[in-house]
Formats: sequence, structure tokens, C-alpha cells
Amino acid sequence: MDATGPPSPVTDAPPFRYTGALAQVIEARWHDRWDADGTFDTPNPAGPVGDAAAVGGRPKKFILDMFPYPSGSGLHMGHPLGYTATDIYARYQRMTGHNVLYTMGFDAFGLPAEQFAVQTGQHPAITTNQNIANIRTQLRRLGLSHDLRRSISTTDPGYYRWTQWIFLQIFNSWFDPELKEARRIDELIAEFEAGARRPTSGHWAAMSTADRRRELDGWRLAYVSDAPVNWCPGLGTVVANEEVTADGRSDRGNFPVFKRNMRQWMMRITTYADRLIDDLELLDWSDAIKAMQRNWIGRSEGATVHFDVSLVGDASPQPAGRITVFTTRPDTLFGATFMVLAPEHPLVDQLTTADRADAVAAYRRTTEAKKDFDRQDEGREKTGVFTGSYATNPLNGANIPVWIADYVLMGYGTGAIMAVPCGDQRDFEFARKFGLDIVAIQQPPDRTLDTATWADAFVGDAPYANSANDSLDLGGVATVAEGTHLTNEWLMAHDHGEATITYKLRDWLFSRQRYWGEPFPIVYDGDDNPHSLPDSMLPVMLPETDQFAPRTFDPDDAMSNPESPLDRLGEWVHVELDLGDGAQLYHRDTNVMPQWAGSCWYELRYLDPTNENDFVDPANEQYWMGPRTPGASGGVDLYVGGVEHAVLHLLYARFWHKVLFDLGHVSSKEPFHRLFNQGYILAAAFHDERGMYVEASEVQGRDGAYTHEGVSVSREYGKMGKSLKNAVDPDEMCNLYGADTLRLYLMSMGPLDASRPWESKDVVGVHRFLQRVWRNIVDEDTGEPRLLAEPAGAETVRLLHHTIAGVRAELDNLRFNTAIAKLIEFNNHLTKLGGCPADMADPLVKMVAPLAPHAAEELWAKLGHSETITYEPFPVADPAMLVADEVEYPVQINGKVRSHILVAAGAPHDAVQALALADHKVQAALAGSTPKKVIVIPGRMVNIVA
RNA sequence: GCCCGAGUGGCGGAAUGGCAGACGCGACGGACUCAAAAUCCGUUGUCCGAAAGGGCAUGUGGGUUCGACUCCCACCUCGGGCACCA
Repeated sequence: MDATGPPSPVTDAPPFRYTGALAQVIEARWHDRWDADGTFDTPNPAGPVGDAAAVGGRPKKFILDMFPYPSGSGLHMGHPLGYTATDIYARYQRMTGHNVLYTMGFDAFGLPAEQFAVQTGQHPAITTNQNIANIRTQLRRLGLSHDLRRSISTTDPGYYRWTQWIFLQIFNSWFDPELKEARRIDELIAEFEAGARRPTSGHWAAMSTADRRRELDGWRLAYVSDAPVNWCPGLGTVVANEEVTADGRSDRGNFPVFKRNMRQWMMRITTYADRLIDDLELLDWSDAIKAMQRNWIGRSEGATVHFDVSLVGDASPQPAGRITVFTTRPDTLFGATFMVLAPEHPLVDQLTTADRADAVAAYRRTTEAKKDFDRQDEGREKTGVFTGSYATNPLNGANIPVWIADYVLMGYGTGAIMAVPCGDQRDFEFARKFGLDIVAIQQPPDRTLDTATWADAFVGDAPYANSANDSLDLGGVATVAEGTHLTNEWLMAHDHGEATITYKLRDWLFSRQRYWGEPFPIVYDGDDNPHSLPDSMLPVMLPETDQFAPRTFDPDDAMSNPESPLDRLGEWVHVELDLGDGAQLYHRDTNVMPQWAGSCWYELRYLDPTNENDFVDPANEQYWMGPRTPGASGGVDLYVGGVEHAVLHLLYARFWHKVLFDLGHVSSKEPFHRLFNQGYILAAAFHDERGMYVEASEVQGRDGAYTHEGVSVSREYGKMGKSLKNAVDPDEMCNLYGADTLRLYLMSMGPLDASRPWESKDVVGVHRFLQRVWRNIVDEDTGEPRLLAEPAGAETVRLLHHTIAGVRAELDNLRFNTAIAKLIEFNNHLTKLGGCPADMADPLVKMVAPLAPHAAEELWAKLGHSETITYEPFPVADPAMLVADEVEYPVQINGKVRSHILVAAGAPHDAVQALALADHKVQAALAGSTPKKVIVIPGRMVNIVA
């Protein structure tokens, strides 16, 4: 590749020139100093690291990174990108008087550590700790101003004790549909006992203990369910919907995933669907991420409609029954000319007539053979079979055939649809293929009502036709919204349906058959009823074993069954406990929690990392997270991380936080008030003729042609990483230039939220900048300060204040690239003066400090200061210095700049106009003609309309 | 198909509706050097021109405006997300 080498070993360079080598000496010195002094320790209002006096009246800022998974290959360049941004912001906030909470933890449970452990035979705890130690070293090297006392790892029993505790909070809660919030299960029991609420079936007083237990389990926010889940034999575990790719494979390992009914833990996240959507309004997140979350939750308003149908099943002759469908267009019900059920719909057996039995069975076999993702291949020709049964259209009494087809999915809505071929393209195609009726119920512009002439379905507002019965007439209705409203009222009044909202979001599958995760704080009695363990028995420690490999299967063996590694540990599984009814035998839950569990609440533990009595002291939570104004969300002030967590971590964490809020454990409605998604780092990647990637750093480039070991290769750009073999190691960059240069380069590449291509040859630009700042202040031969004795002139002072105002504005808005550009401009000006005037040095170094903290600390010390620069006040621009005595106005004629005039600042409109018209270039351009109009924008420009 | 976002020099990028191209890389010229690297100074959108100066330029086509990279409409291209979602 075109990577330039290091600034080559300098033999005759001045001894105190700012080189990569000197930078590393300086940086190591300040890392030690910061550690020794506890420079970045941040006081809490309460608890072990509490110091109310130190907190004082300062405003707070909680600045958070998405914590890393401690991979064996260490940090990749995307980590320093986000971490540098938050560090700069944190340092800037400290210099503007804020009490800043900024630290880093490790999301250390999960599949890769376990898979590595299986490969090497080493316990995952050992490799995890080694990796964490390695990454700590890397983070330290970057000069990140973390409060190290607050660091956590999700694998630490002192941490996962509280993950288990929060799980039990959720387990022992239910969602009150009227109040739309979680409440303690005790309160539900009290409501049942008082008769204030009726159980789903029966009367509480008359129910057996077992029935009561079942009833309560049906309300819990965490529950065991025997529902269809994603079973991945290749991984040997079930996985969440969010972990299955669009083509039906596991996002880790890329194995096939099968829908199977299995007994698993679920979390009732669906009860929070509306709040998860509505509260997005309170958040300072990008529209893109908000849209992704809304899209994933998939709220869809419409109606359920019940169709009477004759059931022909042979079990017991059923005179009549009902098929319930969901539709977003109840107003088109008059046009429903047939119905379609998903092939696996439970009513299909009963609906299939004897003469259709063979055809239906054959069709169901073909669809079963296909995996979910094959069925979602859009554009595929529609397939389906008639069941032999008919339903009645409730609006017009029409007898309409009931079909089954795989374009209807069991997993959405009710698994059945009313087909309105005139108004739905899929139904239209199906009707055309199988010769079913298509009745127009709207009069589209440019079409006749004869649907035989239609090429496709019509969707939109248009006058209704064929849409009236004795009690409902859509004749005069103009819009879909109004038609929907009227139809819904009719359905309600005639007991044929009601307005309904459905969601794409499913409940969260929360158990995994792995070893390296949090054990469930749950035991089962002899009847397999789950019991929560009391807080005093937490943490449930992950048992020691050397058999941590999960049982995996042939990736295509859909009928295999999961076997958790913990199942094998009989001595751990079977326990005698006294849970209040005397000592009894129980067996433990042998699942572990998914990797997302630990990251659902880690920001809260940072607030109070060593608290043994509570997951966080409420006083600390209120101080750091609490809403500052009534109705606000509260939460972390700035959360920076990659967009890849848009619907996984960010949805799960919001859900847990909301439960904790409802139960009164936190004062903030949302965990992350402001979210900023950094862009990806891209880099050139090279592949040979076979499409195999080659190590990008070994590629030679000449005249736009590239070779690797003599073989011609092609260039492309892609996300920097191992898979494209184009990774650049942060440590390597630190070795070449020092951490400050790497930080500046990462920040100067472009806006933080944009993806940007890494170009190693460009790094030298910001390195030269630091070198010039250094040289303007320090003598390269002696290492002593060499400031210009004479004070800065008016122009320099004015530029300084412009720079201060600009840099502040850029840092406030995370626009680090332009902040750096403004500093370079100011420093270039000083360079032209021949050095830094004595009165310019302090403000310059302070402005550099958040961006390049090590160099700034060193310069600050050389300028005679003994304290760290960390808490020095950031320079403030003098407004008086921002206005010039004279302003240069561009003078446009018809929008094109023709001349410039110098005008005293604050000159009146007429004077500016007169000066502009008197300008000789303007005179020449006007050539004697009289301007039609002259526009003067004060302080900006003049435009003459000729 | 739907939902986000982006198209500006050779490259990364900068511009509250007000002088397009800040800042950096690269390139070119020069200084230092025996030489090279490193460093420093200068030039650098493009076309015409010796110069002064002028023409053309922010994906394409329209529009609003005294004035548009910026706002509106349509389209094209690229990136990201979702998708037989009823």
C-alpha cells in the first residue's frame, strides 16, 4: 500500500524536535503522572467515591462510549475514533467547569471468548482477563481521561450479581395495561385477591395454587414459554430475532436458523412497544436511528376483522367458527373476495374439506421444506391451494373462498388475511394467477371499474364504489382515513371486529445454551415451576468447569435439541434450598443470559461501581442521570458508538431502563439522552482474480495499478477490518507518530458521523501541525521555551479571539475536524510571525489540550506551570475583539463579485452604498447605467442589480 | 418497493441563503544537504491570457430569490436500514 514509513530515524535532527519518538517519551511520562495523581478521578455526591464538597455546584456531564468486547486481537481503529471524540469532549467539558463522569468498562461475556476457549482449552475467564489487560494498555496509551476506579467488567461477579438482581426485578413484575407501566407482582396478587382485577380465566379465589402460579407467570415481564424460537444447531443455541439475518442465518457464524417450539426464557418487551416509540421524541438522536427503531418495532394501525366460516373438521362437527384477520385497510373490506391463511395456521386442518385434503397436505409439505427466508423472497411467483371452505364477508354477505398460501406469514398479525385484490398488489397477483374475483371498490382516476383492464392494484385516496350495505355507505367518503374510521365503527357495532394495533416487534428470547454468560437466578421445583432466588443468594456464580463447550450439531439438523453446558454439572444443578417453605430439593436453570444482558445497564454501574448494597445509590443516579427539567428524559449526556447497535443494544437497554424507572429504581426515563453515531473507518482493500483478499499493507501501488507479491490485484474501499485484510493497528500508529498525532488524525479526517477512508500518508499533516506548535514555543536545540518577547499585535490578538470563539463552537458541537483546522490556521499565523508571542502561548496550549493532551501538558509545564492543564479554564473570547475596525465588503453586480471596498465597522447603510457605487471597478462595470437596486447586507456584502 | 443519508479540485474535506474550495494530503518550484530523507519557504479548481483581467465550475434538469453548494420540485448515482409486515 501507499503507507509512508515512519519519520525516518533522525540522526541529525535537533534533539528537541517534536518527533514520533519524542512524543512517546512525553506521553509515557504523562500517563504515569495522571495515574499517580488520580487526575481524572471524579467525585460522586454520595457513596464510596462520594465527595459532596468536590462535586460542589458544578454542572455535571456524563459522557459515555459503547464499551468494547475484549477481543483477543485488541482494539481496532474504530475504537480510538469514538473514544478520542468522547475524550476530547470530556476534557473540554472539564475545562469549562463541568464535573465530568467518563470511564470505560468491558462487555466481556459472549460467544467469541467461549469459542476461543473451546479451541485452546483455556478457561474463558483467563483469556478474557488477559484480553482486558491488553486493551487497558491500549486505552491508556491513547491518553483517554478515564476515571479508572469506575471501570467494570460484565463478567465480574460483583457486576453480574446486579445483572441477576435486575433480571429478578423484571421477573417479579407485570405490565399494567391501564397505567401502561411495570408494577410489582405483589400488587397484581393484591388486585386479584381484592377482586379489583379478574384473572385471564376463572376466579382467583377458586383457583388452585398451580392455576394461580400459571396465571401469574402469564403476566410476568420475564417468563418461560414454549413458543417458536430461532434454533441454531450450528451454534448449539437459540438466538434472538435481532440476531438472525435477513436470509435466515445466525449473524454470528452464519449458520442456518430454524423456527422451533422450545421452552425458553422470554422478556415481554412488546408491552413497551408504544413507549419505546413515543419516548424517542424526548431523545436527541439522529432521525436515522429513530427511524430504524420505529421500523423495527413496526407499529401498524388498522383493525381486526372476524369472518364467519363453516368449519368442516372431522373432530367434532362445528356448525360455525371465526377466522380473525388483521388489516391496515378495513375500508376495503367490501373488496375482500377471498381469504388466505398461512399454511401452518391452526385452523387449516378444520377448514380443509375431504376432497381438498391431499392438495392441502401436499402444499404444506412443500412450504415446510422451505425455510423462512425462502418464503420471503419477493417477486417469487405466488403459490397456494384452496381449502374447500368458504367464509362470509361481514359487510356484503358474499361467500368467499378460503385459501392457504405461503405469502401469508404465521409470524405477523393473525397469520391470516382478508384478500382485497383491487387494493393490494400481492392479493392482485394471487387473484390473477388463480382466477379469483377482483372487485373494484374505489374509482381511481384514469381507470374504469372493470378490473379486467387493470394492470395492478390501486392504492390511495379515491372515491369509493361498490361500498355500501344497509347500514354502512362509504359513497360520499373522500379519504382512506375516513373510510377506515367508519368501517371500524361498523365492525364494533356489529361485533365483527375493532380498531387494532399490531407490531413487528416480538418478545425478546432471553436464554442461551452457552457457558460464558450470566446464570439465571432461578431454580425449579419438582413440578418444574420456576422460583426466583432471594437477593441474599446472589450472585449465582457461574460454576467452574473445563467442559465449557456447547453441544453443537450438524448446522442443517433442524430437529436436534439444545444441550446447555451447565446441564452437565449435576452437583451444581441439584441443590437443597430453603426458599421459605423449608428445605426442599430444586434444580437450577441451566441456561445463561444473552450477551446483551450486561450491556443493558452498565452505564448505571459506572455511577456507583463498588456499591454492595444497591446496583446504584439513588442519589448518584439522580445526580448523573436525572432529568434536569420536568418531562425530560434524563440519561447520559452524550453516548457515542457505532450505528450497528441501532436495534439491538439500544432497544434492549431502553427496555430494561424503563422497567427500572417504572419500579422506582431510577429517576431517568431513558438511559441515553444524546446519541451520536460515529462513522465507519474505511480503507483500501485489495483482492486477487479469485476474489481472495490480500494483506493491504503488503500491496505495492504504481500509477494506479496494484500488485501483491508480484500478482496483480484490484482495489476497493470497505470497512477497515480483518475480513478485508485492510486493518491498521492503532498501536502501530502510536509507535510511528505518538498518540496525540493519531488522535488528531482520526478527528481531522472529516465529520465524526461520516464514514471516512483511512490514508496513512495523510497522517503526517497533523503531525507537522503539532511539530510547528512545539517549535513556536520550544527551542528545538535546547528544549527551553523560546517565546517572542514582544506582545502580540492587534491582528494576532484579534485572530486569537476569533479562534477561541470558533474552537469553542466547534467543540460544543463535536465538530473536531473544523476545530483542528482553526487551530492550524492560528498556529500558521504564529509561524509567520517567527514564533509565539509570550501572551499567546497559554491560550494556544489550552486550546490544544483537549485534542492533544500529552503535548499540551508538556508545553504547559515548559511554560512554567506545575499543575495539570486538565482543569485550567478554557479561553474565553472577548466579544469586543471579534469586531474589526474596518470591514471588507465584496461588491457584487448581479450576483457576481466585481470589487471589494473597505468600510469602517458600523458604517450606515447609505455610506456603504455610496462607497460601493463610487468604486472605480463598479463604475467601469456599470458603464454609466443607473443601478435598478442596491442591496446592502450590514457587515456582509453589497449586491448591485444593474 | 419503502425509510434514512450523501453527491463540491487529483484525494480527504470547508462554507448562519451572502467573496465556493478553509484546513490537510498530494503535486510542482525553491532553501538546507556531497546526496537523500526529515524540515522550512512559495505556487496549486479549470480554461483563455505574457500580464492585467476574463470565461466556466458544487451529480442532472427546472423553480424561488437581488443573490442558491445551501431552500422547493423532478430525476440520476452511491451508501445504510427494512422488506410478500397484510
